[in-house]
Amino acid sequence: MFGIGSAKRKIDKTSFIPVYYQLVKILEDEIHNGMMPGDVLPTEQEISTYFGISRMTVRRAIAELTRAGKVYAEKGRGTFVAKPKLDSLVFELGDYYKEMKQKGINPNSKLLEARIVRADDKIFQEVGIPVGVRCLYYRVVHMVGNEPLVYETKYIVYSKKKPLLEVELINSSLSSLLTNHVDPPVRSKRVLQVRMLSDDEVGILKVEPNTPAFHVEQILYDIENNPLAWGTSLYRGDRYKIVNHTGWFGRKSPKDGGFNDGE
Amino acid sequence: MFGIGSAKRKIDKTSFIPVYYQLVKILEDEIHNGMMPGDVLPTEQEISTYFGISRMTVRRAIAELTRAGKVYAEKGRGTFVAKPKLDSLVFELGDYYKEMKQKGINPNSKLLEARIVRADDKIFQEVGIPVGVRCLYYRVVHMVGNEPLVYETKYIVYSKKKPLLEVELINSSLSSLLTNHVDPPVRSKRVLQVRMLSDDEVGILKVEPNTPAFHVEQILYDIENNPLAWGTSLYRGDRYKIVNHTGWFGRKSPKDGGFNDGE
DNA sequence: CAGTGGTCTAGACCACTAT
DNA sequence: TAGTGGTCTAGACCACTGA
Repeated sequence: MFGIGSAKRKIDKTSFIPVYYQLVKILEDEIHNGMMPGDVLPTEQEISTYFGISRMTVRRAIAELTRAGKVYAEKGRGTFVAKPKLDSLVFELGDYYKEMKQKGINPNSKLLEARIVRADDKIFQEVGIPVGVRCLYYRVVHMVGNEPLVYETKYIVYSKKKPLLEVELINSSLSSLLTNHVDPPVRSKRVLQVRMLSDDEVGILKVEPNTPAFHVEQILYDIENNPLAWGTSLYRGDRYKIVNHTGWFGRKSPKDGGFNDGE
Repeated sequence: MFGIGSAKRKIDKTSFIPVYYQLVKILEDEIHNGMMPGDVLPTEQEISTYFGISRMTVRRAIAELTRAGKVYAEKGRGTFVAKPKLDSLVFELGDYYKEMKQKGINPNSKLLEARIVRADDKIFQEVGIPVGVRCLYYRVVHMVGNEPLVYETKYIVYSKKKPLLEVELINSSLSSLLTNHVDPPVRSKRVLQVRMLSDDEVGILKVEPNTPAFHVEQILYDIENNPLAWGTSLYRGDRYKIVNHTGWFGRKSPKDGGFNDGE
């Protein structure tokens, strides 16, 4: 029923690996090695009887492949091999600390300033925090060794909860700082832009003048759509790039996306 | 069994809307309106008998919610409401034409140059196309009205297929230009960086000197991992930003990601 | 131990497609 | 009309959790 590599692989029903998952891997192999986009897969009935498993289990395997974008099904016609979607570009970016931990780099961060301020008109215009509301305002710079990489400025709407520790401010994302608030954040808006650094920022990040940077802005909202926090992060443009892989991969599949340092 | 809004909603088995989907919507409502992260859902058995449907159907609904990140299940314990993941940032970016069509903008593009070249040492170093291989080289600028927004430079490994039309070069992504090749692309690598524009680029995009830009590089590979094409796109930094929403949304959920123009 | 989610089965009916 | 995928059922056994 299958092409070249068909006879080799069977399903082991006594294995601790679920049957549907074994089937996913078998079908992936067939797709990547013997088939072309547009080719039709065997019908669910055929696969079911061929491997001696139930049709529902076959459907589960095919559902996984569908979600992964490897195949698509058409009612009344059949299931077909999909073209790899090479134009959809998904850049994934966690918070700074997660990124560094993923790379096994030990970051080294400094709290430059932290104080209570009252929201002014500018903040209201930009974020929607009403004028006069008390906010915790702080600035952090993240370094690897002696090299500053990221500079962050954040506002958190003040609440009477237990005070935040310096170590929390330094190595926690805005949303994790806020999860214990009375009204925790449930929605986040982020904007990625590119811009030139100001003179102050050039000094803090210790870069040449006229260095561009990634500017990531985040606003967190509670369930009532009230803004709870506002942060901006500046990533040195000379040291950061975002890499993304899509498509089919033979044996090993590169991880998707991620914010990678310049090297 | 459910909280506030429980009694109101029943499942209509005669509806043309699948039962599992009706259940997804009911559970979503419960989660968003009456529950908090960490709360436990009724067991699959309870939901199954409560609505008079099979457990497999309940499981399908819960599987959808799990994939959407709204709940998570723990074997032997139960199913719980998840915290919205506010730190995972996914920037989505299609090709230029898709982006424009999504916005209903009629783009207006010019082919600046198109000719056959031979890969030189620099291209080999950067992309891996062997020195001497014949490539189609072309440059395009995309405008809205009279304003240039994107400038693209592309190399496609030459093949004996039917020649590409100018209109194809202008409004097709690299991967769609290549899908009919003998060995179509199955893998794509993209890198997003920020950099300053060169003098040439400043002239082409008609921006002020010292304007930063998004620099997106794409390399397409065939199944044998041979590079098939190489493109770089420059998006004006003063006109582009990438917006991303995550979390829970009450009635209407903003679309994820997207490359939006500066306004 | 009882209760939970995870997997799997062997049917069934349906809407849709192609001939 | 025959064949396809889409949905749904009413069971079953398992591994795991927590009391």
